[in-house]
Amino acid sequence: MRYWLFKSEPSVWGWNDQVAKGETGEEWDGVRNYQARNFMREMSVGDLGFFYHSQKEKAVVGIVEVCREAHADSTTDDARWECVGIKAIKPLKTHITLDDIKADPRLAEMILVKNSRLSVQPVTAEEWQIICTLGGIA
DNA sequence: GCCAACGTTGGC
DNA sequence: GCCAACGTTGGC
Repeated sequence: MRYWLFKSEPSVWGWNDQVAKGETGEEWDGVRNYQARNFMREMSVGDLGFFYHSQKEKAVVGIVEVCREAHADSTTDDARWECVGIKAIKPLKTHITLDDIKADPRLAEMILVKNSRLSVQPVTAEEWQIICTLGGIA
């Protein structure tokens, strides 16, 4: 079991959109970055991820689960790009903002802080636990 | 809305 | 294979 973080602009695709998809989940398509794609290839069904709102809110808002492994991204003919399927599991009771993360020295090494532009990234088990605790769902 | 950081593209 | 130019992202 591994942990991940998925970033999205809520104005394009937000947590509420994800929740609306229910058990069916949604293709995490449109990723055009090799690092992000490579992480998606490492994902397994059942892996968990944080759903992060970029731009205005800048906060982890919920938990998702990988429900389909990496496969061709249907939004492009370019065979290089792949996507996974994810479904919403539950929201955080307390949203954990980027400021909260930066304020906690245990989270200072997160990719979210170090490389803010990477849209799909791994999260360590320790970071996962800390954020779940702070988020009120541990 | 601006700008810095980063990744990708394409000419050489 | 290098590097300059360009486009995009996301924090501020």
